Amino acid sequence: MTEAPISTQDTPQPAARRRSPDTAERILDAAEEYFGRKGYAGTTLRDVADQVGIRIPSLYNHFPNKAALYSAVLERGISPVLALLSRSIQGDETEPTEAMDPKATVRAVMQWLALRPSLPRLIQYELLAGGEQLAPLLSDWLEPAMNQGLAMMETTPGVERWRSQEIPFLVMALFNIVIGHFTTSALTQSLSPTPPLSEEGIEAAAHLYGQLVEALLQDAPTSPRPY
Amino acid sequence: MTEAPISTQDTPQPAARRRSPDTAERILDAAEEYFGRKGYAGTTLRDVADQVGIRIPSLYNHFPNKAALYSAVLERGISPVLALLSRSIQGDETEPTEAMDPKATVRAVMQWLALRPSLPRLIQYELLAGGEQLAPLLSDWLEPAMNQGLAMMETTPGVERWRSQEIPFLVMALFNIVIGHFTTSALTQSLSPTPPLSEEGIEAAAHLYGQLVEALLQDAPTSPRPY
Amino acid sequence: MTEAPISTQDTPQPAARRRSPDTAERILDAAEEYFGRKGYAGTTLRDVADQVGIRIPSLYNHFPNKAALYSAVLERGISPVLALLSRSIQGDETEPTEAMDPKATVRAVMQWLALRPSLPRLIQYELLAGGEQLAPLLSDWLEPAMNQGLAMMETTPGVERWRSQEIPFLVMALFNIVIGHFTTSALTQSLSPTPPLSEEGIEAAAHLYGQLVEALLQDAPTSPRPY
Amino acid sequence: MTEAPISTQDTPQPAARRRSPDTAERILDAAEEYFGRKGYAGTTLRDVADQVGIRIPSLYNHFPNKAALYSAVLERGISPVLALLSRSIQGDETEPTEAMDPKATVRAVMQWLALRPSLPRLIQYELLAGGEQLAPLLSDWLEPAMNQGLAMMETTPGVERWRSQEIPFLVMALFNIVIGHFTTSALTQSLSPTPPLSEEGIEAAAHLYGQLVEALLQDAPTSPRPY
DNA sequence: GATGAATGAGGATTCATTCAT
DNA sequence: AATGAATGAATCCTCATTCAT
Repeated sequence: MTEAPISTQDTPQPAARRRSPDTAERILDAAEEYFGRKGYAGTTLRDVADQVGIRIPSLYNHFPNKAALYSAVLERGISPVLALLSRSIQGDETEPTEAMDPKATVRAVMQWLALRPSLPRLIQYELLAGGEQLAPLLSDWLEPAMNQGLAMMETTPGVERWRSQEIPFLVMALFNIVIGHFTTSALTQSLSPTPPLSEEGIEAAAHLYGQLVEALLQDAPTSPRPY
Repeated sequence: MTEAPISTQDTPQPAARRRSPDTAERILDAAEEYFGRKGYAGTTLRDVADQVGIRIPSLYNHFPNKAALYSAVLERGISPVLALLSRSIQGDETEPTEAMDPKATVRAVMQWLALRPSLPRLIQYELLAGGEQLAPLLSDWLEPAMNQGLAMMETTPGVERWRSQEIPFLVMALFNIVIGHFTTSALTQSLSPTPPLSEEGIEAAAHLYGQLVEALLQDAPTSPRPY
Repeated sequence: MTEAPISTQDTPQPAARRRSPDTAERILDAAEEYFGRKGYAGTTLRDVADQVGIRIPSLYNHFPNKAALYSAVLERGISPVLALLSRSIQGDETEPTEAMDPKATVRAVMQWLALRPSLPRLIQYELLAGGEQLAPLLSDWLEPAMNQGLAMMETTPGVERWRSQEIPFLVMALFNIVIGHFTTSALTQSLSPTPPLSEEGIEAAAHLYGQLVEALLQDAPTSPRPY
Repeated sequence: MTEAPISTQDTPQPAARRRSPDTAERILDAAEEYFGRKGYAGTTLRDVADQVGIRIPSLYNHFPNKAALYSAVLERGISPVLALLSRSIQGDETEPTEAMDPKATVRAVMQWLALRPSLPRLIQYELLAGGEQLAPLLSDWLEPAMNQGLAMMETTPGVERWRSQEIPFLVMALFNIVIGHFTTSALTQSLSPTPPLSEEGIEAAAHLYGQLVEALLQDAPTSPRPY
């Protein structure tokens, strides 16, 4: 694209010459990295502007303020994951009735998150901050997913293993395992021979967590319920 | 102050100040709450001082600076958990050879964390920040624990289920489940009929996570390893 | 319109832009309102541009900078009043020797100002700022007016009432009464049963201030001059 | 303490040693000058801090923000004038029934304002800004004053000269004359041989405006009322 | 031990202005 | 003529820290 020195190139090619192919997008990239790395309070607009290579006031040509930039980052980051989850759970349009495969979902999500390592951290920070920005984004998905999960579990042999009240905790546990795999990588680093964020580490973890989910859906253990 | 050793102290005697049995401790309490709620960058010394009911400069009579206060909070908060874990894993001094009961450990830790809800959040924030303050505290414990866990697993029927490289991931998964139970409570709140931080919620979750651990230590599933 | 008599003009023809018969004029209108309402420092180019419905840089197509815009507003606003005053004082060209009628002048000015309520405020702001922009505009008029006024007074029965040094103060007092009627309307509002800016209020005030001028030109009071 | 070994000087005299006799007061002085000279929007905290000789953040040790500083300036500046007016109108406690002397009041107010030339400008700016800060301060005084003025006028020979609805306009006219004397001094400067803010100018103006008030209270002119 | 006051450094945001399109 | 984007300079304000009392 950028080459082809032969053609006389009379087209003005204004797009290619633009100082910034898309400044707003580059700002979002930089902000995602910083918000994910340092959190909202720990990120300064100077950090972001420097990373983009522009001056601070220029940020305001694209986002009205820091909070709006943060929201935009959150939304842009989370939407694809939710879409991924929705697809995994509800099945593709082509074969919508196909039962979802939890292991495949876990693997898909982890592989996606591995490509955007700031994202799990962003989510974790957001949850620590109260998750008020997250809730509206998730509400569109989480509740239906939860219901669908519940429905599915009720038609599965292992269903009698868990009480329905336990399902939310199970879902959140899985959520925490996956998100936590990325956010605690600093710690895992020193424990695991396999780097947790390496391709191999992701692969191994995805397999492991998948097995874990599978195990959870199997027959109940013998221990009685004390409560 | 330091002088006048003769007089029997007829000076008014700082009555107003005596209200605080230990100002440093109250500062730590306030700081733990704020650091846990807002993170290091999101917490101001004004927040802490206001919470304690003193002026900001007074903080410097007890801690040299914000970073040191943070470290102190972290240490004070984490030490008991580590002690708890050590005890659970290595057994009590009274009966040190007793094999550890993972379910009991999970329950004990969760019950302890439930009493100090800022703590899991503090840990999560710290991990997101890189965990550099946490590493030295954990290194004293995590590695031995890991080794002991490894040793234990090797003598357990379910051991052949996991590869030794997977153990760190499993340990971290459990860690994330437990910590995450508290840090994602905002989200769980809207999903679970049982409030996750209520006594009942803690109890149910502890039971659930214990079962989960138990399941992990049982016979392997049939799925082959793809890698 | 004046161009392209040949082609039938299928090009979109800047319809959207034609809405403004004279953008510069609309800018002046908006700026007069804002400068009068908030003063020079309190008015931003964004205020003006928003009011006009254009973007800020477009302002620079019509005025070189904020200061020039302000000067233009001031000049455009004040010129008619000066013309009005000139006419009132020097008499119309048709009957130039006719003696001026102070009451009529006051009334005329007030009625004119009532139509442009930003103007008195603009003048007041400008005076507070030092009046440096105002001075050159007024110098063409004020001094001759003052002289003419002086001359007139000397041929008037009440003249011996005031010393010539007092005349400037008297003139300024009248000026302040008239301008102040508009700038203090916020305050008068709560005192007067008649809204000061209503047609009725203007009428009543003009009458009142006219009487006042008349009274000033009548026989002197008996009180001696102490200085 | 460590010094002055001779004098008995048992009072610790800490006040005299303070770096600043009263920083808050000096800030108010500087702010009054600047707010009066440039208005609220035109005054920067740097202006004020520089004038005081401190750094900007130090301002915040005494006033929570710019708006509060402004309010404090306004209140401190206006209170004495109101007190002065109250005393003039209601009479001294020693002889409260004594009828007020408008000329004396005008003179007293003008002499007071001459000592604080920022004050009339401050008031004028505030009125232009809407007078929202002024209203509560004046409401305690203006209305009773107005009523008292009304009452007084009704017992005065000249009363039949003005309608009661005209009184507010008359009061405001007098107000504008006095305030305007100071705020339009820039303009008067070039007209009057006597500098309007000089002691002589104040004296002359006070006399003049007093006479004016007196004239207003005398017999009506012959001109009929047209409305 | 406690605090009022002061401050360097910085943080988000605004503003007037410029320039390429 | 209009404007999106960029920016130097400033503005208000906060923060952690110091110091004299």
